[in-house]
Parts: sequence; C-alpha cells; structure tokens
Amino acid sequence: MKGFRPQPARSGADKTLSSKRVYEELRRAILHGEFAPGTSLGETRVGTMLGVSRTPVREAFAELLNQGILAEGARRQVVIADPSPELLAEIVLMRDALEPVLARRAAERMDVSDVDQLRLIMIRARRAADAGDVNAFLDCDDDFHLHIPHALHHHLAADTLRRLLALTRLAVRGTDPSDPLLTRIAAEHETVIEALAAGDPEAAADAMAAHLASSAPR
Amino acid sequence: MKGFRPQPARSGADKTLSSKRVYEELRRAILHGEFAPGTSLGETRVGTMLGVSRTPVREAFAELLNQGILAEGARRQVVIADPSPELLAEIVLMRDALEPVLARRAAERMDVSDVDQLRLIMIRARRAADAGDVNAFLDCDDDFHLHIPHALHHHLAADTLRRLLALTRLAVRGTDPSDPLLTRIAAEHETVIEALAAGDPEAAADAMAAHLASSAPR
DNA sequence: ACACGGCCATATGTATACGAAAGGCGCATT
DNA sequence: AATGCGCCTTTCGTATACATATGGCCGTGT
Repeated sequence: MKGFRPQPARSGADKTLSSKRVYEELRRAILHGEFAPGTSLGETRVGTMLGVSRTPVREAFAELLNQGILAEGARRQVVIADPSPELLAEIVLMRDALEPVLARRAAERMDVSDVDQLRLIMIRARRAADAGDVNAFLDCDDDFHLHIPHALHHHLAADTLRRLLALTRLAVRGTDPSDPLLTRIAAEHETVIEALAAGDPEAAADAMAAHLASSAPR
Repeated sequence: MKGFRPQPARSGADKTLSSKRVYEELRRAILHGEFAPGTSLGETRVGTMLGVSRTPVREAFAELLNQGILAEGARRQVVIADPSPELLAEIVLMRDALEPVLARRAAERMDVSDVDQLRLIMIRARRAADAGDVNAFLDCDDDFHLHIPHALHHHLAADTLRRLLALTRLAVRGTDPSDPLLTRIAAEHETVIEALAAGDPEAAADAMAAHLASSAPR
C-alpha cells in the first residue's frame, strides 16, 4: 500500500483535523486500489499507521461505511467493500437518471469559465492516459463528472454523484482497462463539452446519456 | 421538545447501540419539529439528556451533519439546519430526476404484496389526515415514497431519497399545511398506486412526475 | 461613560481507560 | 482420534480525561 505509510507523530503546524485527514487518506488509498480486496482494517492498526488514536479513525470508518466504501465483515471487522453486480446496476440507474439532467441544466446555465475548466481536466486526462496512469485518468474522470454539478452549485447532486463515482471506482478497482476504453471515454467527454460550450441542452443530455450507456461498468 | 426527555441510565435489556439510538432519536425529534430552528444542541447537553456520554452523541452529530439535518453554526456549534430555497430547488431537481424513473421500474417489476403495502400506508395516511396529525401524515408520505425503491431493492436510491425526504421535511417543518393539500397529496399517491397496480410504467412515471410537480415545496 | 485587555467559562477535538462480546485455540474427556 | 467445553486474545463500543480554542464578561484606565 504505497502512499500509506506510518506517520510519526504529526509534525507541528498541521492545523487540519485529524479525523478529516484520516478520512481523506483512507478514501484516496482505497479508491486507488492500495488495499487488497477484503483487507481487514482495524481502528487500532490504522490509527497506529497514521499516528493518531482510535477516535479520529473511528469517525473516518463511520463515514466510509456510510458511503459503502467500507463494509462490515464478520466479527464486526470493517473490510474494503466489494460492490455486488446488483449494486452496480443501481449505480448505473441513478447515474442515468441524474447526470443527463445535470448536463441539460449545465448547457443552459453553465459559465464559460467552467467549460474551460472541463477542457483543462480533459487535457490532464489525455496526459494521464498517454502516461498509462490509470488512476490519474480515473481521477480526471471523476473531476469531469463532478465539475458539472459543482458548476451548477448543486451541492446535493455533487455529493450524491461523488458517492456513486466512488463506488463505481471501487468496482473497477484492479481491472486494467484497455487504452481504447480510456480513449473512447475521453472522446465522449469531449462530445459532452462541445454540447455544453454550444449551449445545446438536448445535445448535452444526449451526449451524457450516450457516454453513460457506452462506458458503464458491467 | 416533547418525546425528548432525559433518560435515566438505560434500563437493562436495551441491546441497541447507543450511537444508533441517539441518531434515531435526534433525527426523529428534529424532523418532527421538536426543536426550534437554530437551536444550538451541544454534545454534552444532548448526552446528558439521553443518559449517554459525548462519544455516541458525537457520532450521531457527524451523521446528521452529513445529511444536512444539522449544520455548523458560529463557533463550531451545531444547529438545526434551515434549508435555503436554493437547496430546496436542488432537492426538487433530484427528486424529479429519480422518482419517476423509480416509479417506472416499479410498475415493471413490483410485487403485488408491495402494492398492498402501499395501499396500507395510504390507509394510515388517511387516518392521520383525518386526525389532523400532520407529522403522522408526513411520516406516511415518507413511507410511501421510500417504499418504492425499497420494493425494488434499490438500496442506494432508497438511501438517497431518504436524505432528500428528510431535507424536504426540514424545510416544511413548522408550516401548517392546509387539509386540502394533504387530501391532494393522498389522491396523487392513489393515482400512482393505481398505475403501479396496473403495471403501466409510463402512467406510473407520469403520475409520480405530476405528483412531484404538484406538491413540491416552494 | 466607553473602550480595551485579560481571565474565565464552555465548547469541541483527541487520547486513553474500561467493559463486553465474539472467535480461536487448547485441553480434557470419551 | 474426535468432540465439546472453557479460557484467552482481540476488537469494538462507551466513558472519561486532557488539550485547545473561542467568545463572553468584568475590571480598569482614560
């Protein structure tokens, strides 16, 4: 688990809340596939690793359990979740229902600077794909999908979508997607961006729906 | 705050986890309007009230904060949230996007016994409306809307909808809806149920969409 | 009388202590 | 040798202790 090493005591000027830091660390590490599936974390173990007590770890666990990133295994132990195909289907249903609507809205209301942001994200995505860094590419994918509700200031939709993306990510964790898939995803994102830039609501919704149908995990 | 009284020590055979119990208690009390808006809870205060220490209260607060039922006020104090009109608009958007889709699915797949469940819920709703018990009626409203994803075993949609309903509830907290509104809501629910019972997907989706458009908080 | 400054009261954030529950392992018995 | 019983280890759930920050309040000086 690279990037997840014991941290001594917490050197001085770290003003960030421990519990939030633990949450972010764990979330990133898990979604980046740095734990083997089914790994049994444990409040004490993780706390020792990160140099904090059980209390903040416990809070982080609670949140990750709520989001379905962790699950309770036997003997109350928390383990890395392993989304079922049924759950995947639920995620697809919700994304199909939400994201085209958001894209339609975005085409109506979105600011040009936000379109620029999306273009920037895709530049990063292309670079990540070229470098073969699948995690970085998927990070960009998340950024792309999340930027749309963010630009609309739809905090709720952004939060919901963030959960859905995390579970999607968990499900494809470990799979090593082919370059063609990444290329196709990027192309579909570009199509969505074009529709948004053109301010064409229906085209944006359709492009997003097509993207979801085309690249949904199965 | 009726129904939210100090509880001595916890009499014997209560096997339920304290933190979960605190969460449920607080959630119910808040959504039933038993706290004045802006009331400053406080871990110690609530803990004393319920006869538990700060630890479980803290967990409950964290969860309620996540759901937007509580919000952080000045000085890191947690207060009862007061959803903004913008947030209400977001909720409406998401419900409009999700619930008709769920209704359509339900018309395709839903079991007859679940339709019976829905009818049962509406019987309770009518009784609550007749008794003038708005909270009980709204509880039935929540049950109705939540039963659809539950019947489909769509845990994610159910969870998301549960959050949306809670915030909706918070927003209308304190308003004393006219009887005609309750009657109309009940009638619209019946229409949805008829479409579900008939197994007519489009009619179900349309009826749900019409219901949301007609009875959305504004 | 008003303004400024320091103390205090109280809240949260984190760490630790304590108790309970649940498997795992070993020993004894048949 | 197999099986059943019981201790033990480990982990969680809760309580409490400690550290830290922040706003209020009071006293004093002008």
